[in-house]
Formats: sequence, C-alpha cells, structure tokens
Amino acid sequence: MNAAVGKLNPRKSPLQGRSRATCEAVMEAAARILEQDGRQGLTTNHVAERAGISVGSLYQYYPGKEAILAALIRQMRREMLADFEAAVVASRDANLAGTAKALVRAAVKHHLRRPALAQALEREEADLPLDEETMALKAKLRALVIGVLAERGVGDAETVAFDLIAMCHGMVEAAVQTGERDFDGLCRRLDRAVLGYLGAPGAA
Amino acid sequence: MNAAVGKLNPRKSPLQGRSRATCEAVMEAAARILEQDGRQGLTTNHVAERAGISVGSLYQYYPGKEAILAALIRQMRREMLADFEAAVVASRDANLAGTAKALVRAAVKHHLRRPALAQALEREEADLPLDEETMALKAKLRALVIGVLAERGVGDAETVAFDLIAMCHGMVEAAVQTGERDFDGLCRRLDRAVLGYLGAPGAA
DNA sequence: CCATGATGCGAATAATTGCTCGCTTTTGGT
DNA sequence: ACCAAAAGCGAGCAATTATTCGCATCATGG
Repeated sequence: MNAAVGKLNPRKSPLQGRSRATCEAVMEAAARILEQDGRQGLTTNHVAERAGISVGSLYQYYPGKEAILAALIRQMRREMLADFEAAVVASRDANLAGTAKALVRAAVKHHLRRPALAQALEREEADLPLDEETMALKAKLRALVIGVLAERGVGDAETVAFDLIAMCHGMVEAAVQTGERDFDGLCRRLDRAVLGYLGAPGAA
Repeated sequence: MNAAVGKLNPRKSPLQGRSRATCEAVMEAAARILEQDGRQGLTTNHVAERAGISVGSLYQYYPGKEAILAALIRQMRREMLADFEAAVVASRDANLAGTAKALVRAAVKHHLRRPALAQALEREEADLPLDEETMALKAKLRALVIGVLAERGVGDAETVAFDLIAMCHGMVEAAVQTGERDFDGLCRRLDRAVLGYLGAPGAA
C-alpha cells in the first residue's frame, strides 16, 4: 500500500482548521526562505521558527524538509498545468500564431508571479526523487503543445513541441534572472522566437 | 588586500609537482561526485577519500567545498569562453547564418563534453557568491554575440543577443537532460531556432 | 646528507542540522 | 462539564559534516 511514502509525502493530513493553518504557514515560510536565502537556509528548525510554530509541529505533518519542498513543487505544478490548459481551451478556435501567443503568455505569467520562488523550486526539482512526477508533468505539457501543433498541421510535432518548450523556458528564466519584469515586452520576444522557429507568419 | 579571500579562493598554490597532483585529484574527484551524486554527496571528507588523499591535505589548498566548486566553475568558464572566441574568429568571414551555426556548435560541444558535470555546475553557480564573475562572463559572451550581430546589420543587437543565448541555453540543457547525444541533430534544431528568430535565410 | 620548508596525514573536536518524545493545551462531540 | 482525540510544544539527543592541529614524511638547495 502506498509505496511512495518515503520522505516526500505528508505524514498526515490536517483535520482541524488550526492545523490547516499550520501547514500553510510552513509552506509560506519555506517559500519565503527559498526566495531570500535559497536552499541553504531551508532547515527544518529555521522553517518552523519562521512559520511561528515549533519543530515538533512541523514534523507532525512533514517528515523532513524534502517533503516541504515536494509540496511546494507539486502546488506550483498544479497551477502551471492549469494555466496552460486554460490557455489551450481559450484559444481553441485561434490559428497557430494565436494559440502560440496564448501559451507564451501563460508561461510568462506563471514565472512572473513569484519569480524568485519559481526559479528556486525549479532548481530543487533535480535533487528530489520526483522523477516520475516530473516526467509525467513534462509529458502532459508536451502533449498539450503537440496537440495544438498537430491540429494545425505542423510537422514533427513531437520534436517541435519539445524545442519550443525548452526555448521559452530558457528565455523566460534568463529574463527573470536579470530582473526583467516587462510582461508585454518579454512576451513579444517569445512570440518572435516561437513563430520564427515555426517559420510561421503573424510575427508582427 | 585581496578582499575576495572569503571561502571561495584557494588557500595557497601548489608549488611542487605532487601538490599540483593533489589539487588535480581533488578537482577530478569533486567533478565525478557531482556527476554521480549531485551536490549532496559533495562533502569535504568524501571528496578527500575519493581523491585518495586526506582531509587535511584538502584543506591545505581549499578552505571548504565552496572553493572546490568555485574552482571547477572557473575552469569550465575558461573553456567555454575560449570555445566561443575561437568560433567567432574561425567564422570571421562567414555571413550571419554561418557565424550563427559556428556559435551553436561551440555551445553544443561545450555541453556534450561532460553533460552531467556541466549541468551540475550550472545549478551550483546560483548558490555561490560569484555574482561578479558570473555577470562578467555573461557580459563577455553577450558582447561576443553582439559584435557578430551588429557587424552583420542585425537591429537591437543587445536584446537579440540576450535572447539567442537564452534560447540556445534552454534548448541544449533540455536536450542534454533527456539524454540526447545526437550532436548534429541538436545543432540543426538550434540553427532553426536561431535563424528563425533572426528571420534570416539559410535555414536549410 | 643535513636542514628547512613544503606536503601529507587522520583522529579528535567543533558546528550544524535532523529528528524524537514526553508532556501541555485546544477542540469538538456528548 | 467532561473526555478522547487532535494539535502543539521545545529541550535535548542523534547524525552528519566541517575543520583543526600536532606530528610524520618528502623534496630541494646548500
């Protein structure tokens, strides 16, 4: 039963209101610590202190800091996937360029919400044994893009989807890291990159 | 004097041949550990053991694991910059597409040499207080590309250079992470992305 | 071949961080 | 009002990791 209860899954779920608040406080404290100090500052004692609770309480719900990290990552992933799915649905009737732009905006929005946190979490993903979930998420994202491309007659949709995702990821990450916060400007540069790769019209 | 002797710079330089060998053994051991176990395995004791020397000897030359990491990163950066400069020089007389392709190949070559190591080191860069050096390197790289672009009449060379570097970085990293080892195939996809962004001909 | 400084050693100690456990307080139901 | 279960606490022990230091060994110039 539940073979995945290593050190990554919550120990037990909060039942009462205050324990729910405790869990949220832990997550938010961990997020802020990651944003400010990076992983080095993410110790169980430090998180508990920052969350205004005791270590003991923390361990009631999370078996270790990896579990906290995993929870943050899973939350981020849920939001991201939802944003992308919404973008695909919303641009159901648009042409290739229109859909591409919608997806680009979803990606940028996602990273610009809490830029430092998004970057920190992505850097931690690699260390956690979440490969299965990671691959599953990437597969879903790719499937989404592949669908969009194939429906609109783009050849070798698999490879193209992979590359488009990777290129956007790289550009957004680089831009965010330099402190770029101009949403529209960044989106237009991504449009240019995506449409350029596609050799598509509508690059205005 | 030398305000930067925090914990990142070597303590002293090896003078005799055997101490030089010691330092090299430390670097190689650290590299292999990073490739296999990631940062979590990179402890001073472990590195020393793996290098076949004692911890004491390690501390003679490196004041801590950060210094080892910094040394590895600096070495990688030197090689990378040299590769890029060579590519620019070698394609001095080529047109935009030709030079772009040369730079793309330099980038891919760099990452495909020791893929796991390159990725591990890039992930660690962010944690180390090497911001000055990091920015300096990025500036040099960008300057190289800006020069290439401006000479060949590309507008807004600064932004374009930034984006091209970022997009290639993202694509190469993603490809390497999935185990891609097809040098030529990857290069052609990068060509397509770069030339597409540039809206340039020669995309064959 | 001796002296001196460089190099090497690794058990011992310091520092950090992870985690538990016995106990108190709070909550919700009856 | 009472009780059982849930939640919370934090000192303190365990485990891991970092770092030193006194001493042994080796290399090199004189």
